[in-house]
Amino acid sequence: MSAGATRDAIVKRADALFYEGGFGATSFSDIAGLVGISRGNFYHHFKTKDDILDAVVALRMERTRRMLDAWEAEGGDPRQRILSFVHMLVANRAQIMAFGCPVGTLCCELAKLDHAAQHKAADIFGLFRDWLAVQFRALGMPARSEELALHLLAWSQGVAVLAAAFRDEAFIRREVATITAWLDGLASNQSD
Amino acid sequence: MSAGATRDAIVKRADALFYEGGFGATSFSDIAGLVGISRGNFYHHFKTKDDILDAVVALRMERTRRMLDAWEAEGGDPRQRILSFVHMLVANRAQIMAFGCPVGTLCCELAKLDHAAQHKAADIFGLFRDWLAVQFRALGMPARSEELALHLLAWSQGVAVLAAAFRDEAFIRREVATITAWLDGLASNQSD
DNA sequence: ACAGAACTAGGACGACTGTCCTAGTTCTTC
DNA sequence: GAAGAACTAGGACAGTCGTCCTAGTTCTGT
Repeated sequence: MSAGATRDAIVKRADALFYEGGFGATSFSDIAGLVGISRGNFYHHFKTKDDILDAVVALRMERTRRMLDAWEAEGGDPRQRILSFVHMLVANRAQIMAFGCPVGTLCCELAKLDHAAQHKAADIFGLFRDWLAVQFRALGMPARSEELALHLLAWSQGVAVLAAAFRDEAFIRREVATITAWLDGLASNQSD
Repeated sequence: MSAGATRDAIVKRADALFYEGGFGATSFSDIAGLVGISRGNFYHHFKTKDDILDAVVALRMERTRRMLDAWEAEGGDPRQRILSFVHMLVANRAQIMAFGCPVGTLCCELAKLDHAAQHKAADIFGLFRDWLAVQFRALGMPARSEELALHLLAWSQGVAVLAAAFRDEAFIRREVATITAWLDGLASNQSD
């Protein structure tokens, strides 16, 4: 029954704690307390704290992949799919205002720690970038699809950072509206 | 002679370490080693680690203020002043790709730590926002000046996050060019 | 020259960290 | 039901953390 159940619980709780408190500030005790297991029990499932981080990054990677697949399967047009991505800012606004973007803040923390997992964390961004590039290509702009994808990714990251700094929900909604307008103006006016 | 010289050295080194390694990951020993003083000596200058953080934030605030004043004193037009702000991304590209934006990453870390100094750190963003708003007003768009200021601030933050995640210098330069074009299109076409 | 403030070095302190060990329990498989 | 794997609790471990104390040095003003 417990085929990795405890392990999954550890990763799940660690995922939340790494997001809400940061990787460095989260201790084994914190995770153990939340999961409800002994602290010394970790070693059977993960040899080091970095192994937990790897598992958390893999979990987020997988979750992201499933989310993108779901958006793809919903069967709207590319514009609608891109808006699904942008709408994350509104849907997760409470968490974003409290803790920032899970991917962006983890990447920045790992960059400062010069941590080996930083590249894997950035790969989650890569997943979004590639998926967005596909959508832009489907929108009829193959030449600049990757640039546009990175641009939109950066835009949403900036919104997340400032939303966290100022705890400003109205700002999020305003920027999402601006992004939507920018997107609609893209097809007709390809100067921006 | 030493009228706060040691204290200033502590703050100066702590500022760099907080930026390059993060607040939580920087210890008294790290700072002491860099300054070249005894670890126990801190208590005479700062009662707690949070006091050092306060001093660092105050230092960054003051440094930002001086920078904005200098841009103001250079005597260009508002467009030129805004470009001075944007050009920071290029001028500091090496550090940004390695550690992100000093203000953005600190705000995000303090948000996760639920730290009392988070508001003070966000005030540095406030300084940029208000200064940028003044420039946009001088550009002839008083109604949306604050929104435009926040928008540009978020834009540059997004560039910093993704530049750090992907270590992509070309991306920085490309986005800076896009921002410049956006800025030049603002006065004539006020739809964006 | 001298009193008092300012400053410093070194280390003690309790708490907590990540890691690892050991002994015991539960489960799976035959 | 027995053998072996999978799992768990509890604590030992060396190290580091932020904080704080004490004793000694250096500086300042008179």
